[in-house]
Amino acid sequence: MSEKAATTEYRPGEVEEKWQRIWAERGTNAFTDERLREAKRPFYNLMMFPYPSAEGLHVGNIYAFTGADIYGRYHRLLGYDVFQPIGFDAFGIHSENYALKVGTHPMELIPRNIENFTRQLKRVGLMYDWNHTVDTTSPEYYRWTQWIFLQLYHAGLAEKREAPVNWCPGCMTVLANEQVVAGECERCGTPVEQRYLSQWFFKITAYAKRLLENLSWIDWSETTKKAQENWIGRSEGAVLRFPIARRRVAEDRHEMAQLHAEAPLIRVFTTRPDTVFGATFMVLAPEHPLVDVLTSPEQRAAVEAYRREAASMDLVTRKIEKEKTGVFTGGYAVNPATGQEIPVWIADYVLMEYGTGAIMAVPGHDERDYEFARKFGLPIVRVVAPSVEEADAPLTEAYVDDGVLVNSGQFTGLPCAEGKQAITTWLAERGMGEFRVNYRLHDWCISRQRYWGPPIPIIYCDACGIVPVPEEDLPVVLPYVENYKPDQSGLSPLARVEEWYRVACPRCGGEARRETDVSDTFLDSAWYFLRYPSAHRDDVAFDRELTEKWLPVDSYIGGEEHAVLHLLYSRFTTMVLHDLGWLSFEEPYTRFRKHGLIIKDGAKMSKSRGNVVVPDDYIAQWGADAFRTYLMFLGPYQEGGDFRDQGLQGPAGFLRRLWDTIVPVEELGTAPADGELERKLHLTIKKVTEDIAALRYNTAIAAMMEYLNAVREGGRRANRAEVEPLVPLIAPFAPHLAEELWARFGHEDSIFARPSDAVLYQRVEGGNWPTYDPAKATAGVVEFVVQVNGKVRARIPMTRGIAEAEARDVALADDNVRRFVNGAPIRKTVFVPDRLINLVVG
RNA sequence: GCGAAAGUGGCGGAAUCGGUAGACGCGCUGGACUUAGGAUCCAGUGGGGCGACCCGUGGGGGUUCGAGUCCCCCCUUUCGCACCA
Repeated sequence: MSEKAATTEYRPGEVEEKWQRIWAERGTNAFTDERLREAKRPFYNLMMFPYPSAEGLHVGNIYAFTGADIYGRYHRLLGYDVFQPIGFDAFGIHSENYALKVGTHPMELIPRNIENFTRQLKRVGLMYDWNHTVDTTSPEYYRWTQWIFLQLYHAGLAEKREAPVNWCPGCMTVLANEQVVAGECERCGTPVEQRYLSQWFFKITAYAKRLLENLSWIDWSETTKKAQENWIGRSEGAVLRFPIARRRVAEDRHEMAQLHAEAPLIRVFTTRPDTVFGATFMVLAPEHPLVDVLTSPEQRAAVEAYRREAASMDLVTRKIEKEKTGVFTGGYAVNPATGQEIPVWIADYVLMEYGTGAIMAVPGHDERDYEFARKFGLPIVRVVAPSVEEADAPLTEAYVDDGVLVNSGQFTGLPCAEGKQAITTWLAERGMGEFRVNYRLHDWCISRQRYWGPPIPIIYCDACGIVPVPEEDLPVVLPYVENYKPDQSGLSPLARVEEWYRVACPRCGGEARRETDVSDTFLDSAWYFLRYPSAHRDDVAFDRELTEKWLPVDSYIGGEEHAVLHLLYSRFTTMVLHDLGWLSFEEPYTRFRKHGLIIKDGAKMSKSRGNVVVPDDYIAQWGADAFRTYLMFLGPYQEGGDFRDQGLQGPAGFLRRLWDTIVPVEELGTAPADGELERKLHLTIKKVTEDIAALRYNTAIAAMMEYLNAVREGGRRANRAEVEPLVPLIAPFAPHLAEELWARFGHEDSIFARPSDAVLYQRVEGGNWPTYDPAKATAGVVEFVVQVNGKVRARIPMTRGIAEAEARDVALADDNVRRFVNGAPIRKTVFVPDRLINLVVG
């Protein structure tokens, strides 16, 4: 392997080029399928696969990948068989819009982008198994994405129904909520409308409870778990029934109940059933199906106008509208607790998609209802007070705090919490309600009226209705369509390709049409980690045996921006596949850690600011090793950091000094490490080991710098035994440099391979990672801090393990200590072994 | 509004079972080597003071022998969710 004459000068570009070539030639990081099957200590190191944009790899991608790569390489050095795949998440509106903008078909654009990404990723020196990549846009992949759709369909978890969407008349497309800014399309500024379209949904809400409960035991970043918890949004309360009133006066309450026995009911969800006595009106979402039943002839025109207005408004603006609006339907309902008739209104602050789409309004104890009641002059009644004595204290705002029930019949005097139980039980006995847990989570709409995605494998037959594409007919190949621009129709561009969508019904052979919507990109990424080990299989989505061996994923690292959608959808998909018998586990990722975000010079990176870091330039100038090490050094990995051009010099200089210290290896001293330096070496190994395991890369690097500074202090020459262990320690960060130094030490194999020859340090079983000796990491002499009344007055070296009495004598012998004690009696001594002694005097 | 996290030198950031605040790096200062160097090497670097020392972790209280760390109140910033009944 000795290339030309070994130079003594560190040239990162040459070293990196050399080792990247060797890794590729030897297949250092790649698995054959056979080796995947035989691996003894499997470790699946996953990172979120990128969307291959035309701009190329962003520094944020590199930051994310490097941090994950270090974790993988570290495990490799510990002797694990580390499977570290990568792929490309290339379907989706993002790609499609860009393709439209530049006028190149995505089927041409995407392969180019992938090629460019691959080149860049290799240049960074990431330890990928290029033998097991996936590309979500290849038919070999999305064939199985469609297969997964069919599994959900057959399980009754995929369903077609109408739902409102944001529609931009300018772009002629459906927009995600995030793409609507202040009621306008973020791209063209056209006011966005609401449309109703028939769409496919996955019933993720059926899994809400499990998705929430499993959060208690999976090992994930706390913030990510919290985000999912909030997103799922569990709330406990009751569903109550309010009968619709007929407009006539009842003789008494019993007759009233009788009268309404068969009348339709308005169901409401509430977390405050204890306040039902204070429900003085009701509000339905404008789209609520009972609005027609309730509306009186006099109010019909106003109601219709309001409903039209609400429908024309986009979904986002409607939700941020602060001023309350609404109209009276003219109809009444009966409060099941008081028996009183209360008016029913419609207002857009009640959302059809949450709860039952209707609420009981308790203006005394809900801020929104209070505001509404004030605006429209509706009655406000107090049913909760700090104490019974304050039952009739006037309300100048909604009283939302806890308290005791007042003006609530037989429940008056009960604390709120007890009132909830008692009132719900009471209403339940009368058939007017029940306890209910409600979730904020909505079903997952997977339909996209666009071109660039996997066609949903469904066929519509006039005779048979909805017919799933038989599995043996997969994939339903996305046809090459010259004009894939969306249009006014609200249909996918595929709906214009008649020769594609006209098919024979698989069931009856009659005329039928394909579903022309494609599926959401999040479906592509909901299962990709299952595909990697089985990437070469064309007969199954994932091989059962390989999946059992390698999954669930041991370590998953990715951005917090996917905390809810991607991570929740992939958990859901895994759970469903588990329930259908395809997988033995129900949670896909054993451990998930989010990484932080990189900013530049204290500000977010953006094209408009012109402060985007183009990684290629930096790598060309400093080398991938220095770039990687700097990225990991500039802040805590899980929090991110501030990229500053000048900062690169620190880690770059460190790597060069490491090289200069070791090369040429023939000139290294042969004395064993000893004394203070040996102690420091063992401490450094300990710290780096612990820090990498906890993703504290910045402090791991600092510890190595500190150690190298100690080795070189005052221009000192190093001994081999002092620096050889540093090579595996730096290897996860600067793998090329480490390989080169390792080779120059005379080792034949890659440093990441199983150990095959001797080293001058103790290492872990099966790998080249050094171990430390706790005994050697401890010094015989420690610097004691001596305080008088809590203030540091001296620092005195003392023998490790020194007893309190002895330490006190040593302390009192110190001039400065004596000066502050000043002959006063010692009232108390605080003694922290091997660290500190505090003399309290006076 | 709700939820989460965080406020430490000129800068990025270390140190939280309460126990030497400012590791490591950038920048800066001085020196060495150099024709030169924004290269490299060595040393120094929180503020104040000649000094012994004093003051310092967003602000104000508190607990303690001792608080960046724990408790209470307030301010600021970032991120996520946002009329969720």
